[in-house]
Order: sequence, then structure tokens, then C-alpha cells
Amino acid sequence: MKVRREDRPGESAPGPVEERSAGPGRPTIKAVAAAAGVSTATVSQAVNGTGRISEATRRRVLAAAAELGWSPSAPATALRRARTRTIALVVRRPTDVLGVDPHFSELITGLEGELAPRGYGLLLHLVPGLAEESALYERLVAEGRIDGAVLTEARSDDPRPALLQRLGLPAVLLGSPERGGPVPGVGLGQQGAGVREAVAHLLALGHRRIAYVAGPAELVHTGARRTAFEQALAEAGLRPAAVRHTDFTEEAAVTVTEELLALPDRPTALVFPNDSMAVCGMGAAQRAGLRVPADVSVVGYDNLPLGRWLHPRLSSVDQQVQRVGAAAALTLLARCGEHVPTALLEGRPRLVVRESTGPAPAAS
Amino acid sequence: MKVRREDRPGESAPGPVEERSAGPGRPTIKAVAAAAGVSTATVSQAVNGTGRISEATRRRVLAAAAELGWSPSAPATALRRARTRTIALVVRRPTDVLGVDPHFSELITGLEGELAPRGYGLLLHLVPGLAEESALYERLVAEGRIDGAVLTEARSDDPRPALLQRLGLPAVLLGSPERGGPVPGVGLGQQGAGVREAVAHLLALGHRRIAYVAGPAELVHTGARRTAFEQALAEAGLRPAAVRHTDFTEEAAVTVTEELLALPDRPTALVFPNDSMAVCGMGAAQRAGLRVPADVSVVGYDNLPLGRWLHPRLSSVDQQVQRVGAAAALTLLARCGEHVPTALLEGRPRLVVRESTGPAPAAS
DNA sequence: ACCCGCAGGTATATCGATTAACCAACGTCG
DNA sequence: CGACGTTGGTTAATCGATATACCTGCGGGT
Repeated sequence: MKVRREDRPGESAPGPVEERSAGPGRPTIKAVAAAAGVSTATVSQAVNGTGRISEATRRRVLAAAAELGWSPSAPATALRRARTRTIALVVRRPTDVLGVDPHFSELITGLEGELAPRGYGLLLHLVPGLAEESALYERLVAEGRIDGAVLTEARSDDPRPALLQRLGLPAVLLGSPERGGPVPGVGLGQQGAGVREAVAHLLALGHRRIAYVAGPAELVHTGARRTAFEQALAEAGLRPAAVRHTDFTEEAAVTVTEELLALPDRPTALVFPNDSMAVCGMGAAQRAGLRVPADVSVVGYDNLPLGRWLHPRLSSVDQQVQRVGAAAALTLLARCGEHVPTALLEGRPRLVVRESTGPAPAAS
Repeated sequence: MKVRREDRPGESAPGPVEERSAGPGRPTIKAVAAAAGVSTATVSQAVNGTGRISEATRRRVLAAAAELGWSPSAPATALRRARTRTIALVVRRPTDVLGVDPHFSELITGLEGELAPRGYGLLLHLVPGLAEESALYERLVAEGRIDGAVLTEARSDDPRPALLQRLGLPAVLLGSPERGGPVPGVGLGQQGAGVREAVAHLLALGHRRIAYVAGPAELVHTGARRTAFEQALAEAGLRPAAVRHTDFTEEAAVTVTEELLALPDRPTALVFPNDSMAVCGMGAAQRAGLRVPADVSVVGYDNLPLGRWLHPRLSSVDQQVQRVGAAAALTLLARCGEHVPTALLEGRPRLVVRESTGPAPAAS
């Protein structure tokens, strides 16, 4: 019974390839038509609810289909209708050493919740950079593999909307304030509100030296949040203790945090652009011998589930990534000609106060 | 120029649906054939390297294809060849409140690395439970949407291999020791080795009361690791301080940890079945006023990137999820008839010692 | 009695690529 | 000189479902 282990390096064994021709094969529309005693056209109409079919035959056909366990072939339907019921999500990930930001897990959860019930599939791809991402869309469209795409991390001068419009592919752009247009943005409004709330919270706690760790300058939300941060401080007659841009990697988070904490006038609070980095920052602070939040307060952004379990629990700005994902899916489905309820994405980013923020230390 | 915001709640606007018929449409094989002055059959053969075509015409055809930006239509090819070049990954996630375990991010990264270069796509689905997962495979196969599937989290009496064999769908099963058979398992050998190493490490540090937090009993690896844990202790003439089963949720991790730490003879070390839970456990311990690792040591499993950034950095058993993912992809591709190098998955799970494990506290 | 309209289906072309079968030149050899 | 193998293609059937155009009764109006 023991299967010989195929150890020959190089090429794969020709042996245990799955036998696709085995069995009676899956039923086709013809089989169903025969079983129901009608033509294939009638079966198609019964299943799709098109054409003029008597209720009796419709039921007969559906019964036969269920009996045989038949579903219309996706490739055949896609070929005929030029619709694949597949949506692409391309995730850019800087290096292949790092995993994917948990942020995307949340997003995918939100997307799937709306796509799956409507028979849509999510085609996931990882690419190293923006150039590869664009090339990938070109290929996916050229091959007719997808009906639409979810673009993430809007950039200030994003080449993708123009590309996808040229390709004629429906798409939505996450993190862009632009609501209309060929590639509508999706996201909670008032981008800066969360940051402003975080700053207000820190000010109320007595913090005066607050530093901001920003994401890559080319991202749209980076600018919005940074501006909100600076404005909120300005309104209180203060200036940022420091603002540092990073490339969104964990390494950068640690480096920048160490740098900020080594400043002559050490900030008493750090605001991060996402929870992953906030976690790294919190770790770096603790490793430097500082207590969070007694010595330094930390605020994240995204409100990932993870933050609830750390010690201390992470205060973070909730931007409801899951809900945004669901809204993105609905918007995109609508643009694909699907009949779906409109997604009203109300609300704004809100600070969730937990344990990583506390009163500013007494003296400087 | 401003697009009127569609606010009508309920049904989607019929208005701004993407215009698919716009433009000249994507080129087909006919266009390429015409451009190269040959028949469509020749184009097909040139692209696929089949048939007998002179080198000159082949180049002419490829040039024409490149010129027009043509790629063969995936649906058409799928219909004709009964191959979609698409692999399914179905992730079970207990509740929709929680996100997806970062473990899967790693896995996806590994899969994608092998799939993408070969023109394969990854179709991702999230389902609430095992029943839905099975139903989903049935549907995906009935619709002819996929060529294969990656099954995760092997169970001790897993219904999926039989199902997929009946459906005739190539598949691999992650976390199963069964190497051959219709649905081969993929994973590092010597499942227990990592746990044994962890126990040895803790024993060397002087720990004598070590507790084990196990995953759900129905998972294959749960039993393997638990046995390894108990054996390793037995060899040292010890017995587990406690063994608790959980459902793999963060809540359970916290609850169980609190429970264990409240034991009359408090364990000095905790071993967790994955990093997510270890993080929760570590947080719970710290929140209970204990220092890690001074008062209690913590070991995780998976060695997720996250663990490197926490304070203290998490000691964890590395099972190279990414590499396993890559191997799974290769094994599956081979079963799909693809010509790929065989995946030799050598090595075994190894403990990575960081900061969350330390000498046992002096006295009990 | 005849024509019309309509309900309820059916026949067939089509989507874009693949592939088995076939065919036209062109030496080549007995 | 004619049968024949080769080379380098082409023709046409096919994958499974959809949609347009087309039938075929049948009841009703005149």
C-alpha cells in the first residue's frame, strides 16, 4: 500500500497525475435537457429566468438540474457572456520576507462577505511592486479572467485608475476621497477625523510633545492624516514633536521609534499609521526600558483584532476595514452591472481608547 | 464634470454601469491570425508550441500577438481544455468577528510564489464551517471553476479527501502526515520534533511545571503535538502541569491562560499551539501582573513575523509555513499535470529561541 | 372560415480557442 | 517517372451555455 516516494530531483514524476477522464464526467446542460425532456435552450432560460417558460416546465427543469447536481459551467458562461464573476485583489507587499499586513485579512473578510453570496469569486495575487501590479491587470484583462478589481492604497498620483479605465475594467480605489469618476474611491469620509480625535485624546491626557510616524509619502492617506495631525496640534497652539516618514515596514517602525525616543526632548506620545507598526513601536519602547503608557503613550490605526490582546491593549483608530471592504465589493458589483443595494458608508474613523494611552508623565 | 452622487437607498443606480462594449474590444486569435497572415490554428500552435510550425512563422505570430497585446482568452481555453489554471484555497474562520489568522497570510505568500509564475491564479474563499467548505468545493467543481484545491488544517477524520476524490479534483492536505494517496499530505515531517525541542529547551532552563495549551482535538496536529509534549516530559520523568484544549480563538487563549496561571501550583512555562494564541497568552500573563519570562515562560508555534517585534520577542517553533505553502503549490501543480520540479520538503520544525523563555523562577 | 396574437418552446449561430484530420508542395528514391 | 514520406501549414469539429430568430398550436375576434 505504501506509495513509493518520488525523490528524483528536477522534473516531476509523470506517474500519479490525477485521472481527469475517469468517471462519467460532470453533467452538462444537455444531460439536464434530456432528463427534463426539453431543449437546452429551455434549460438555460429556466435557470436564468429569461425567456418565456411555463412555471411547470421551469420546476421540472430545476428539479432535473438538482437531481443531476448540475451547475452551468463557469468557463462556458464566461465565454458566452464575457463575464467571469471573478474580482481581483492585488496585494502589494514590499519584500517577500515579510508576510501580508493583517489589514488585508480584514479587508478580504469584508469583500468576501458580499462577493460569495452572489456567486462571485475573489482572485488574489501578491506582487512586489507597482509596475508588476499594472502588468498583472493588463494580463488578467487580456485573458478575460476578471470582471473587476479592487485597488488598495491609493497614491497621490496613482497610475492605476487611468490604466483600468483604458482597459475598460470596472474598479474601485480604496483610500481615495474621490467619490465619483471612472474609478470611484471607497472609504470612510473625513479621513483626518480619527487622527484629530487621537490628538485631542492625547492633549486631554496632558501630552504636549507628540510625535507622528507617517507612512510612505506617496500614499494619499499619509498626507491627509499628517495634515490632520498638524492642524489638530496647531489648533492647540502646539507643533509636532517630530514627524517621520517610513516605508510601512516593521523594521522602519522599530528604527523610527528608537530614534524618536532618543530625542533630547523625548516625545511623551507616539502616533502610528497602522497597528502593525504601533505594535513594533510599542515593543521598541518597552525594550528601551520605557513603560507604556506611563512613560510614553502609543496610538495605532486600523483597530486590528490583535490590538485587543496585547499588553497593554492598543488604543487605535478604528476605520472599519471590514465594512469598507463590504462597501467596496458592493460598489464594484454595481459597476459590474450587478443589481445590489447601494453601499452607504456612513460614519467616520473613530478612536478606540484602550490601555496604551495614559496621562502624560509628570515632568519632562 | 461632477458626477451626481447617487444617494437613493435600496437598489443600485442603473446609471454609471461600466460600458463594456466601448472601444474596439480586446483582440482575439483571429485578429492575430490576420495580422500574421496565417490561420488561427497556426497561431494556437505557435503560442502553445504544439504542432509543426517553422521557426520563421512562429516568430511572426508571436510578434503579431505582442504587437496587438493579445493573450489567449482564459474562459475559451478553459472551456476547450477543461483546465482553468486556478487553484482554490478555502479558509475556515470560526466567527466573522475575528479576522483571518496571520498564519494564512504566510501560507498564501508561499503558494503565490509558485502559482503566479506559472500563470495560475489563487481563488480565495472564506467559509464559516466545515459543511460550507464541502458545499463550496462541490459548487466550484460543478461550475468547473478550479483545477485543484489546497486543504488546510487536516482533521483526524477528515471528510474532505474522500469528497475531493469523488469529485475528481486534485488536492493536497496541509498538516497531514499521510504522504501518498489520492490527496497527499504536505508539511514538515516529524510533527512533534518542534514541541520536543521546546520542552527540552524549557527543561534545560530549569522548568518543571510546564503546561500545554492544545488546539481543537479534531485537528491532526493537535494530537501529534500533544503526544510529543507528554512524551518529552515523560522522558524526563515529569508529567504535564496541565493540558487544556481550546478552539483556537483568541478569547480561549486568554481564558485558558488565566485559568492556568490561577492554578495552585502555577506552571512556570506555557506552550501554545500557535503564535496568535501565544501573543494573547503572553498578554494575559502580563496583565495578571506576571513578568515574561521572569515569572512565566511562553512558547508559540508558527514563528510568525509578528513575534519578532513584541516585547519580549516571542520564542516560537518555526514550521516554515511559507516553504510548506510553496511545496503544497508544487505538489498540487504536479497533480494537475503541470511539469514542475518536485518539492523536497526537508527539515523539521525548529524552535527559535527569543526572549519569552527564560530560566525558571527560583522557588515555587 | 380566416387571420391575428400570443403562450411556450425549439433550432441554430455564436463566444474564442484547441486539435484531429486533412492537404499541398517538394524533394527522393526505386 | 510515379509512389511516397516530410514539411508546414489549413479546415472544420468541438468544448458548454446563451440568445436571437423562428416555429406551432390555439383561442378569439370579425
